[in-house]
Amino acid sequence: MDETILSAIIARRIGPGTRLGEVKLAELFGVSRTRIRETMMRLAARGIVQVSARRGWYVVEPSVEEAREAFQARRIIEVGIVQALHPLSGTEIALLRAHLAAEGEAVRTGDVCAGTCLLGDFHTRLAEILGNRSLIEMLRDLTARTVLISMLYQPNERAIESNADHHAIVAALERADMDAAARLMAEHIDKVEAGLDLAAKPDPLDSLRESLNAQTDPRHPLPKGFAA
Amino acid sequence: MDETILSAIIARRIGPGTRLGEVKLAELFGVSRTRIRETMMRLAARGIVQVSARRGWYVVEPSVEEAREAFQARRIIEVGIVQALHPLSGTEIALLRAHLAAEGEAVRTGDVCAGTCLLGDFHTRLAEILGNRSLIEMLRDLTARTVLISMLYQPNERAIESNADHHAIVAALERADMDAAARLMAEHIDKVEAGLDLAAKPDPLDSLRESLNAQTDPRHPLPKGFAA
DNA sequence: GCTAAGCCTCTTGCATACAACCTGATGGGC
DNA sequence: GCCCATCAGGTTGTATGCAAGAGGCTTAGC
Repeated sequence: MDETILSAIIARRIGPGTRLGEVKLAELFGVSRTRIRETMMRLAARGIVQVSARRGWYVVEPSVEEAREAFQARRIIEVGIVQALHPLSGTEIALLRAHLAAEGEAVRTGDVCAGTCLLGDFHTRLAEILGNRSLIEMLRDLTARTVLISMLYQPNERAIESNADHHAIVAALERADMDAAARLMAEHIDKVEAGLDLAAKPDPLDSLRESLNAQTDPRHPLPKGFAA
Repeated sequence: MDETILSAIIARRIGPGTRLGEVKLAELFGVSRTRIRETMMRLAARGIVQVSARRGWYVVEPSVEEAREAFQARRIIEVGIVQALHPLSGTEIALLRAHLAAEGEAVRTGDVCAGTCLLGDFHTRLAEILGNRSLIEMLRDLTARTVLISMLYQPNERAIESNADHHAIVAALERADMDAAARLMAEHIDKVEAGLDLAAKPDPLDSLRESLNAQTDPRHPLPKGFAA
């Protein structure tokens, strides 16, 4: 169940701020609320959902600050992974190449679900090749958060560019040029982050709030708690 | 409750393999099993405990393989954090110095609980200075796992050495020599990992298993599932 | 027309009850 | 004496029930 929901998020089928009602999910999965709650607890521990007391469970809506932190974390971890990688075997290169092909296919055909899944999975693949389960899990959660961030702040898709970046990274790995691969990875993540509009509003309310704050003057104070 | 249990682990008051009975914990915390289970679910998602079907919850006993992975993850993340750090302000240096003093005090007085807590927290402090909550959480979980690992595989305490290493790292940070700090951090983590006896058995059974496997011959096959 | 108070519904928070199962003990058969 | 089947105790797995609270709607007051 956890993975079903997580996959749905990574595939952009569930967006940030989506309400996940216990009863509805229980019916959907054909189980009782108890098990749904357990799933939600686990997902909450992983930073995927959060609970609003007696209101419901919601997919997290990362703030601009959290978005920056997530990208910083990914940058640190993924560059570290590439640096820690030994020269790849032929099998491993072949696996990555196959993945890149699938990515390219999904991107070309405009299959958004498969596309974001595969683009995200690419990064997990590297952790898998390193064989570090701790890092794999961290990266999977960070990927989910990154997808949510892009749904909030990314004005336009950059799937093609990402796929190209991935190709460049794999090429460097194939040359066993780990330093270049690490540099390309850092640039790739920076590029994705730069492609976001982190000045944008995370939800419609924020722009409203902003406009109202802009015209705030002493004669027309905002209601208490409005900007909180 | 989650934090209470986690703290107890980090302070070495609960060891690897400890059974955490739902009923007992429920009485201890004065709540029903439901809430205990929720806590366990969250801790399980963080890789701190695991459930053995209808037998109970147990604090994880990282295998040698998992131990290596945990240290690799820490190395990658913590070196990355130091590299990402901006030159530290006076306040931040003062904070770290105060922390080092507390560490030294605990180590000298032989206060194991406070000692491991503080030695572990040092690393979290750096993540806090970087201000990245994702990394802070990851590091906290990794620290807990590392403590468990050292309880399984560390023949002798190296608290004094660790404290000295921390001093050296802070000195480098004070000089704003981030590269040196990163190098020292890598060496520090490697040293701690090297101080482990990763050839040792994680539990008494393993040595037994090993001895038995050693003398296995076709005439005296081991019972089915014995080495599984 | 507008505000505000009170109610009503919906949802989670938490506890409890029962079912399923694992483990260790006991007793019968060989 | 040894082994295996059976049973009892204890523990988790899952569902359900009730209470508390948040939000929205209605309605009375101005």
